[in-house]
Amino acid sequence: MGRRRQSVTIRHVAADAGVSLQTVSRVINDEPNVRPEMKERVQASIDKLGYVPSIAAQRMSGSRSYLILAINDRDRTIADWRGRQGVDWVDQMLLGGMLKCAELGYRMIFELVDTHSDHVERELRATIAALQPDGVILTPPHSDNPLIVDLLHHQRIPFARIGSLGGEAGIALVMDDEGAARLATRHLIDLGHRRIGFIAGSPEYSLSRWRVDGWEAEMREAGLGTDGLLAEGDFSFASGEAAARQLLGGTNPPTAIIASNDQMSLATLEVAREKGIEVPGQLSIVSFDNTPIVRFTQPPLTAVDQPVAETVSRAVELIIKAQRGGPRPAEPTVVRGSLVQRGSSAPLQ
Amino acid sequence: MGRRRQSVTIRHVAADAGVSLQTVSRVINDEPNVRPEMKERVQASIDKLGYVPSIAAQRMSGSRSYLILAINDRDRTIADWRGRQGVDWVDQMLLGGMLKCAELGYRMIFELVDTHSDHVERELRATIAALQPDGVILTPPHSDNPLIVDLLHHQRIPFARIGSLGGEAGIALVMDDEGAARLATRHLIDLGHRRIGFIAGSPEYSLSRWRVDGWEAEMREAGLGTDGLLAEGDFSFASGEAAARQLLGGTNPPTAIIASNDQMSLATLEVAREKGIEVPGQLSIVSFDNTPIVRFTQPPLTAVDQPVAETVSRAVELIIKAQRGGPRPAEPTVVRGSLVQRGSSAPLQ
DNA sequence: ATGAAAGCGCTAACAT
DNA sequence: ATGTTAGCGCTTTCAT
Repeated sequence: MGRRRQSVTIRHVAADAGVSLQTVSRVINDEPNVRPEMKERVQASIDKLGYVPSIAAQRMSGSRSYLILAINDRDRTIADWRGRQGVDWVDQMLLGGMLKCAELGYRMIFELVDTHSDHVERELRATIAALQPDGVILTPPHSDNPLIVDLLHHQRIPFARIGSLGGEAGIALVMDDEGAARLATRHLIDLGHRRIGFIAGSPEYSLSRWRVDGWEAEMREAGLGTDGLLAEGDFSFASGEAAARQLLGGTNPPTAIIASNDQMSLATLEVAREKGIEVPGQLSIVSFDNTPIVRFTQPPLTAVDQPVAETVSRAVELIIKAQRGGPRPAEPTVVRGSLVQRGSSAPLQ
Repeated sequence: MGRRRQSVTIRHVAADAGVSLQTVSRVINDEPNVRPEMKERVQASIDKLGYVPSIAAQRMSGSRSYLILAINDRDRTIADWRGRQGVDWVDQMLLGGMLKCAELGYRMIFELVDTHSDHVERELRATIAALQPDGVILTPPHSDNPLIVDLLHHQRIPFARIGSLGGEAGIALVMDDEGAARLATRHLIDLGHRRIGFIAGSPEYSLSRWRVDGWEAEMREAGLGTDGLLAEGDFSFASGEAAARQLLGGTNPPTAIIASNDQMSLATLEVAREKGIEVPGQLSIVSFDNTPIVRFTQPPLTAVDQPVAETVSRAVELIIKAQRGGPRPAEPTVVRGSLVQRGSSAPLQ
């Protein structure tokens, strides 16, 4: 394949408008010290010639790349894609991130990085060196990976940590997992439930703990006990199955169960069916995530919706603000989720 | 934010290894004319210093960018994301594309482009100018958009046209829609059905026609008529509803219906429920796409699986081959889908 | 307010 | 087989 050069460069525009390269550059970047009439003339040439600056060249000369890098855990993401269970986390990320980026003149690039590998650092360093992004968005469990956080911090690249509260580095954003868990718990209490079980997610994710905290707090405040009502899963269907069996197998089983994601809720539903326990007649189920499938189960699942798109959108805004010299927000940004009521939760009979 | 320069450049490596820049460049790009011992020495320095070439700089000097751009229709994609119906086309694209790219040392960038806009050309031209991708992957309906195809052709950028057969430009790949439709039709004929209805997709997509063709051909070969058995939809739930009502409202309704995507199959299922028609007892339904939700409907839907991941993966391979000077395949690449049998299709009673 | 010159990190073309 | 030179398109200095 032959050399493929930029067809219209800043040079063509400068010549066409009869000004220097600098002036064109100033117009492109909306910098001061250009007379309005000059600016107009240059803009006219740009439009006429259909000129678009080359990101590569801009980056080369040390300016912005207008690229925001979003990274997800490789194994987990690929497993979700292969599993085809309708997990649309990536889609919602892209929805929120790409649209906001486009709005602000940026571009979002989505990448997979292996959290567990010994060479996370090298892998990420290579991606950054290659792409030179202006900012990075971290999702769980990357958000809490000290190797990644330190690397970004030292390279002085603005970055967002979604689902993380900790530390002095990076911009923290959370989806109010504790509040959402309280919401779900309160919903069940309001329906008359007293023994409300909880299936926790993988301890590798901070948000797993927060969800448990919310449930415990709401139960405590309602004067309800939680002994024997907590089971630990890891977000997988299999782990949800085991947890549900544990909770429903006791002598005094819960009348409602909150599971920390949809897969584990599905598993709970399945275990209930197996045991001949009617949902929601004898057991209410509330799920987390609200992925597409929860509308198609029998009954459809009441679920806490995770505002992934909005959170990523906010992350983009904050990163770009930070990159432009704005101050790092002192407090984590909290984006609240909502409870979507469907057929799987009902009054205690 | 301060100037962020590459920390380790080719210059550092050259100095460390005591060779010229060129030699390092040759090693990076695996070019000939480097003695093995030299190569080893340079590689050692690269590893030691953790050097990674800057894509921006590589691109600037006219070489590859190692970027493959995949574009989807903006409106449709955003509608799918917002609708949260579990359409995982994008996920499957990323699965196939990103993994293959990574395997070959490339990176896939996913973008949205508005097919219907008057300025598709400008929009795409801008993206290409900014990113300088080594290749582009087009999906329907972009694959048949002459503005886009001509632009890419003239810019001499290798590109794949997924879901398109036409023209002398670009690398065509299809998922054998006709064959898949025949498969579905044959399946129903084998179950004893004689009156098999078909709900077509939007005529804007070539594949809609091919699916109809496959159904018609298989029906004809079995000596079965198709009069009054074809209804046109546009892939939306609403259009599927209308089409199903049309097909099931006649005096001699079909005993089986093939719908051109999952949304329209869902609609058909709904219309059947409304009318008190049992599925699969009185009506068999076969769907297209096999997105996650079809496993959760009652009954689960028999569906033709679209091998999106594999097709995109092949597209990446072919583009990279073309970019390296390989010949353009004369024939369209055909990736075959398969029929996944579930509860919505049963023998005619 | 505008322009000229220097250089970003890399590779193609041309030496040797 | 290796090195030298001249850019790629743009943005920074630093003039004017």
